[in-house]
Amino acid sequence: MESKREEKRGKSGNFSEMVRAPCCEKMGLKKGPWTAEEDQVLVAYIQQHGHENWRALPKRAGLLRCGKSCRLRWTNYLRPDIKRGNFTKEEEEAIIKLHEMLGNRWSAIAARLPGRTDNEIKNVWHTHLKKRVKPNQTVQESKRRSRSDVEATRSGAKAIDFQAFQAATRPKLESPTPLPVSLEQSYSEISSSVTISSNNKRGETNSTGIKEEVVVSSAHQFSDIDQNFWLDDSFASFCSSSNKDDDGIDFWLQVFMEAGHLEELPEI
DNA sequence: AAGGTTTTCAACCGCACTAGG
DNA sequence: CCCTAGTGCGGTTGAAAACCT
Repeated sequence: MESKREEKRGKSGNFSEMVRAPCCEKMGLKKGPWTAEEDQVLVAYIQQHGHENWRALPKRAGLLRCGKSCRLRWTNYLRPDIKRGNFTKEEEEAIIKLHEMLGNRWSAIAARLPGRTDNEIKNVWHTHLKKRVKPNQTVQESKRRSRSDVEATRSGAKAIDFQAFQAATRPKLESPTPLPVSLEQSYSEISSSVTISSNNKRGETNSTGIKEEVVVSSAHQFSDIDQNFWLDDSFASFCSSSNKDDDGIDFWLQVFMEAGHLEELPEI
């Protein structure tokens, strides 16, 4: 059956007008649901050779799929670390809270829910959780930075007002902060504490779920952070670093605030 | 049981970014 | 600096399943 999508594509099917033809448009490449055989081939190939080059993978593996399709199938379904089955109440609560903080940044939310994919989370949000959210939260959501804003920040196009940030943080910095550690160590400890706490979800996790664990665990780690982190340009570097800012700074600001290092969220 | 409607979720599309030539 | 390929992400679609009348 010729879908509306095909129809739509047909209308704009003048490839010279397009940046690049959709990868699956190429002759002979299969689309649609994956068969068990295809799954097997893909899994076997990746287990043996890895997936350094998605573009080349299907040809090498002998699959009549485009690389993009293979990547999607692997990341959303075949990856061994994917947790199948229904979302727990804790996971749902965590998604709601993370969505409150991060907006529609599904990959960032997924990064904090081990074993869950962005696609899965997105689906759960649209099918179940969206309905639960209070109306005023949708307003908040619309105010949240769009992806392009985040990307712009990441690429340096939109500068962060760190003076404002530091002004907001200073009152909290008067208290003595012992045990200076290197900044880089601090970063990694924060990150790993998040990962570990998320991975080690205990049975008694309460309704606030993962986020709370993250905050508690991060707050614990913060006591070891060099005080200069809060005062000099280190935090600025932290936020604007393309590697460290993949998930956006909103999350960290929230974490810092809840850890008691910020009175309120600064205007950034 | 049959049909219509709604929900779910895997998969696709296209945009945006980065890296490398 | 520009161009292209490769990749990641969020939005959207539509077939299948579930539910309702």
